[in-house]
Order: sequence, then C-alpha cells, then structure tokens
Amino acid sequence: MARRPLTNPRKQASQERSRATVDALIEATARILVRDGFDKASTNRIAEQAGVSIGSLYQYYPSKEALVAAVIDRHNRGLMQVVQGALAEVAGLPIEKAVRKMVAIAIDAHRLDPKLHRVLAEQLPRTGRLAKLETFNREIYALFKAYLESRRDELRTVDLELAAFVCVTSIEALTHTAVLHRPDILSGETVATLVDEATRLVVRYLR
Amino acid sequence: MARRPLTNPRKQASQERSRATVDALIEATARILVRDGFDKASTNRIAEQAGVSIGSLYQYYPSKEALVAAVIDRHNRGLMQVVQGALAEVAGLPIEKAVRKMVAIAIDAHRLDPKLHRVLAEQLPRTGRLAKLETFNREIYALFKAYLESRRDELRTVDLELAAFVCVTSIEALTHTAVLHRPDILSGETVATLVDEATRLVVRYLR
Amino acid sequence: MARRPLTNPRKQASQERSRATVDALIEATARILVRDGFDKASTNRIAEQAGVSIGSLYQYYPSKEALVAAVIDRHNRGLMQVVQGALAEVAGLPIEKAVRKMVAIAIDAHRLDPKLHRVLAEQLPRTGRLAKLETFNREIYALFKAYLESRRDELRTVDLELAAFVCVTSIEALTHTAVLHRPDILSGETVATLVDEATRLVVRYLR
Amino acid sequence: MARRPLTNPRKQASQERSRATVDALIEATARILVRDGFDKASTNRIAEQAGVSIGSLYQYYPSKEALVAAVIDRHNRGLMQVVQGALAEVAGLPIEKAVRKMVAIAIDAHRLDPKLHRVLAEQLPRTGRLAKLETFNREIYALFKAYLESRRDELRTVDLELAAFVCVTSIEALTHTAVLHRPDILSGETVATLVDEATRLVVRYLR
DNA sequence: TATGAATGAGACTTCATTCAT
DNA sequence: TATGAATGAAGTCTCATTCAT
Repeated sequence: MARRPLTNPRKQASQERSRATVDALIEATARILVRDGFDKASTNRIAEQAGVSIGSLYQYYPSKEALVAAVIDRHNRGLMQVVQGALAEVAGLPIEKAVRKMVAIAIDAHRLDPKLHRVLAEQLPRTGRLAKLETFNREIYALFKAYLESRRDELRTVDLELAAFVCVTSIEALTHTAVLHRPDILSGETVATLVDEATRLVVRYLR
Repeated sequence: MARRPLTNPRKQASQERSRATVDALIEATARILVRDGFDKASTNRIAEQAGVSIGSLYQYYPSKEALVAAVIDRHNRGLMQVVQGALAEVAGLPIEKAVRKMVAIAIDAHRLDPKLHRVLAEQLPRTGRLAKLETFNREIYALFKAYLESRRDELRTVDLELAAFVCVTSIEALTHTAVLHRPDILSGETVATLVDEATRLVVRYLR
Repeated sequence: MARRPLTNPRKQASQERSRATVDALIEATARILVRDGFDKASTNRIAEQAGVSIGSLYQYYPSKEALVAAVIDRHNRGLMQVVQGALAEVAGLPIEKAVRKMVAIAIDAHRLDPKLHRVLAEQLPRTGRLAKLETFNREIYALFKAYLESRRDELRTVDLELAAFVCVTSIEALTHTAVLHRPDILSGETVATLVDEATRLVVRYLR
Repeated sequence: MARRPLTNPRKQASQERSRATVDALIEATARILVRDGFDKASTNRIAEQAGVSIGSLYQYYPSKEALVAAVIDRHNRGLMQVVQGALAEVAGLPIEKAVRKMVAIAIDAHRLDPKLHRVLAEQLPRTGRLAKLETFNREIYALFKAYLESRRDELRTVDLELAAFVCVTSIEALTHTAVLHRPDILSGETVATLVDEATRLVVRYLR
C-alpha cells in the first residue's frame, strides 16, 4: 500500500561525490531531452550520457519520470528567479509600465533555454506525475493577482481572480507561441512591436 | 533503424468493407486514446478493439502514428465544420458582435469531444508527423485575418497579420485553458462572464 | 483492480503452429528446471531453449511463474494418471494388500521424472501463485479416505479424516524422502524392505 | 562468473562491538525473511534493517547465502536445545511413554518461531550451500536410533537404522504438516488426538 | 485480403558485490 | 574497521511491425 510517489528523488546526495552524480544525471537528462526528445530519453541513455552506471541512476531516481521531474523543477526554479526578480521591480509601477515590463519578462523567461522549454511544453505527456506542471502557473497567477489588488483603484470594477486569469493566460500564450512557433514575430525590432501589442491588449482590458 | 516514417493512409478504402474497417480503426483509436491514454494505445490493442486483425490494421495504416494522425484529422475536420459554419454567420457582423460570437464558437469547439481534445493536447508528443497540429490553427488565422480585412475601416491602424495572431492566440488560449483546466470558470452563468471578458479584451485591443 | 491472476496462460493456442510453441515452452521450462534449477530458469533462457522468441513466450505465458505452474500441472497430471489407475485396482482389495499396493504406487510416482520432482519439491518458493501445490495432495487424501470408508468395518473406530491424514502424510514422506534423499534405502531389494516396513506401519495403525 | 560460493562467516567476532553487529545482522535477516519473504531479502535491505552499512555486512558475511545459513544455524541450534533437553528426559522411559513424549516435542519444536520455520521450509531454494538443511535431521536420526538401541529388547527384530528412518520421518512429516498446513488438526484438544494417533502409529510399528 | 503467430530491439529495474575514502 | 557510492550483469516484459498461411 501507500507506495511512495515515484517522482521524488530517492535519497539525498550527502557526500560530494554523490552530489556530482546527481548533477550529472539532471544535466544529462536535460541535454538528451533537448537533443533527442522525450521518447528517446531512456534511463540507459541518460546514465550513459551522464557517465554514470545505470545502477547509480536508480540509486537516486526511481524512474525516468522522476528524472524529468527534476529537470522541470530546475527549469522552473530558473524561471522563477527571472520572474520574481523582475516582478519585484514592477511592484510600484503604474499599470502601463508594469504590464509592459511583465510582457518583456515573459518573453525573457521563454527565451531562457528555449529548446528545453519547447520539449517540456510539447513532448511531455501530461500524465501521471508529470501533470504537476500547473504548479508553476498557479504561482504566477497569485503574484499577478496581488499586483492587481495593489492597483485596484486604477482598474475598472472586475473580479480580480478572473482578470488575472485572462491577463496571465493571454500574455503567456502570446509570448509562448511567438517564441516557440513564430520566430518571424520576434526577429529584431518586431520584438518591440509584440511588446506594444500585448501591452495594449492587457492594459485596455484592465482599464 | 531509419525506417521511413509513414503517416498517410496506405490506400483509399474504395470498397464498402474496407471503408468499415478504416472507420472501425479510427474509432477504436480515438476510444482508446480517451479511455487509456496515448501510452496504452498499442496497435495490437487498437486492432482488438476495432475487431480487426493486427495484419489488417497494417494494411490500412503503416504505423501507429498514421493512425493517430487520422484521428487528429477527423477531429480537426469536426472542429472546422463547427468553426467554419459559425464563422460564415459572422462575416457581416460589426466587430463587437462578431468577436462575441467567435469566442462562443471557440468555447463550443473545445467542448466538442473534450476528452479527446485533452488527450490530443496533452499526451501527444509533438514529434515526427504528429507535429502537424499547427496546420489547423493556420487556417483559423487566415479566416480571422480575412474578417479583419473586411472591417479594416473600423480598426485602428495595425498590422493585420499581427493583430490576427494576437486575437486568435488569446481567444484560443483562454477558451482552451478554461475548458480543460478551469472548469470553475465555465460552470453555469460564468460562461457568459468569460465570454464578456474575452470579448472586451479583443474588441478594445482592436479599436 | 482485479488484475488477472498472473499464473494462467494468456491465450489458448488455436492453430497448430502455436500449439507447438506452447509445447516447446513447457518442455523447455521443465528441462531447464532439471538441468539448471529454478533460479537459473529465466524467461530468456527458457525462450532460447524452446527455440522461440521471448516475445512469443510472453504471448502465451505472462510470467515465469505461469510457465512453472504449467510444468507443475503437467507433472501432476502425469502423477494422477499413475496414481488413479493403480488406485482403481486397489478398490476391492483387503487392507494389507491395498496398503502394500499403495506404497508401491507412491514409490513409482516419485520415480516418475524424479529429477523434476525434486526440483519442484525443493527449489520452488511456495510463494505467490506457486503455493497451489497443495491441490494435488488434497485429491489424494480424498481418494484414500474414500477407500477407508469402503473398508470401515475392518478398521478400529477412528476419525477417517484424521486417519487418512496420518496414512497419506506418512507414506508420502517415507517414499519421498527415500527416493530423493536416501537412495541407499531403495537400492535393489531393499525396496521390498521399505515397502514391508511402510505397509506394516500403516496397517497396524489402522487396525 | 564462477564466483566462489562462500558460506562461512568471515571472522569470529571477538570484540564486543563486532558481536553486536553480527547479532544485528542475523536478527535483521530473520526478521526480513519472516516479514517479507526470501525474495525480498536483499543484502542492502538487511544491512539497513540491521542499522549497519552494506560494507560492514560484507565484512562479516561474504554473501547473502552465508547470512541465511547463519539464520538457519541459529534456528537449528534453538531447535536442538528444545529437542535435546526433552530427549534427555526420554532416555529412561518405556517405549509408549517415550514416543508420546517425542511426538509432543516435535510439535513444540515446530511451534518455535513457526513463521521463520515456514519460510525456511517453503521459500529457501535447497540449492548451493543452503542444501545443508539435512544436517539437522541426521542428528535427530542418530539420537533416535540410540534410544531404540537402548530398548532393543522391547522391539521386534528389525534393522534399527531403517526403523529410525521410518519413525523419525513419519513423526516429522506429521507434525510439520499439521503445524504448517492443517491448523484445524491442532486447534485445542485435537492436539491430544494427533499425539495419540502419531504415538499409536509409531509404537505399534516398533513392537 | 485477412489472419494472427512470431519477432526482437530495447525499455525499465534490481541487487549482490566491490572498493575508494 | 566502517562507510556508502558505484557497478553492471541479468532479469522481466512490451510493442510496433512482419510475414507465412
């Protein structure tokens, strides 16, 4: 009964040597995801790429899913750093400037290891333990909603929960799609154009 | 290795019996995708569910991918019917009404066999021949852009290509996310609210 | 839920070709059990010995256990044939002769493929689905008890169920141990001695 | 391949700490055998349960088999204590009383840690160094034969070696089977019945 | 054309054991 | 002497696909 969730790491790497092994495994997983795709990312191949025996791999991660989950976590931590840092600057700004900044952040975030981002977005079966991707977005909703609350008097009357949903979903979709599927839209100065447009979309919606 | 990736049906099912076989195969694939997920959808299982021998399956479809692609096509054809029909009604309408209608259509479209929609959206590796999902959206962009052109004098000055991208992407993201991940937003009369909000978002952006 | 018991064959071999495959698998399993022991009887090795691909093996048996169970069944069917046939002759005999005959049968039975018998008796983990070995003995108890009932008036007053347990268990233990572990006791004419002794043991107990 | 099969402890645990480690290892092995069965008893798990590093385990026992053999030895030593002590009392008794006592002893012996006894009897592959289980019985034979010799004048003429085989094998089989597989036979006062029957079986055989 | 038996590469995983620290 | 990280052979099993009948 109560089988432990197969996505959590198996043991903490205490000694320095094992720390290196764990790092190598995650790094190898990410590299293979990017280079060969999710389907080709077998545990054997990951172990080989990490220069580690398959036995060691299973000493630290109980499954391929756990490894991928670790890569996702690492990626999300990276994103969060970008986003949170930038969002702090936004706190005091008026809506127009704030939204503009946020759109820029979103684009930056999507450009942080975009190949990995694409694989995670497009090849991961949102199944089993890998469904936990939503966690990340929930946090963004919360942060954005908090900002809206601090500026409520500049907004029209609206359910802030719903407004946050509309804004975050739209900005994320626009930047995601643009970065991953419409490189034409982002080439050179058209970046500015996209930022303008997305900002206009959101700002006029909120006011 | 390096087996040729075949995605197209092998032969047109000209005779009636063949037609029935093909239908049974696609139907079985869809049913299994929904019931058991992409991972569990083995060709042997599909053949069994279709009441057809595995040999026959390969007589009509050269690979599992081809089968899934056929399901996608069928689903997209269904979507297109809903969308195109409804979009025709939109042609003559002023922007506000047109957009409102389009949002409603998008929601309806996502509600057409939503379980299958979800599987296609979340479990399919967007890899190999299965990457062709974009095709569908391209057509929608084109239709929407055509509408915008017909109403250009009611719009602010803007690159219509870009505007279409912004509008279609946003509407699709909002309706998709709401239908698949935020059932709370769509329960009962809040549907109307979502339609209002999405309409406002797009209309004010365009003007 | 209700996962099918992993010891039953997977599908009936309908065509002649598959019948041959199934036979080869069981034969190979028995041979390897005898030659290399239970631990070395891996599915790969069995398939190889059977001249069949590992895939085919799993088409008919879902596990190593299922294969071993099939061997046990076949062995037990063989034993039953020996035992039942001989037991029929015993029906009308008086106790002394009947018991003597039964002891002889028991020895014969243990000598039917004794190497396989030994492996089944000594190397099988009586665990999981392989615990079903008892079935066989139950039938023997019943047959013996039926005989005792038919001769009740020649016996002292005794719970026949219990008496059957005592007699069958003793005869089985003596013949089993002698055949498998004490070849000295069975060499040449000492067989007769063992039969004498076992007969005396049981007959005097019953009267 | 061809690794040397080592079954003897590696060194005498002379110092106190070592002694504690060895004890912990054997205790852990026994506990895991009982709780999880032979298959699940991996050396890593045993080491963990013993609160000892896997390296230390191999410092004291060169293989998993050696560990299990140690458990068997400990169990057998326990049995021997029960049996020998009781058998001493038997020395001077007449046959009827002596046999009755021995049967009772046999039942007691099987009830000494019956769960472990069952695992040892049913899950251990009687293979490699683990085949040495017979040792124990040999000693019992010898003790019993010695008793018979001391009472030869009360017995019919018979090969005492053979008679010992018949008696010991029967008693052991009856008590073993009753304790492990026929709890019904041993519930409450039926114990007495079984003792009566087994005694009758052996006594009448010997006279 | 249909059938379904057969294939086998390759995925996942465990575990007894070694050895550097 | 103790530790525990690392090893890798070997085992179980699946599944897309082929091909003889």
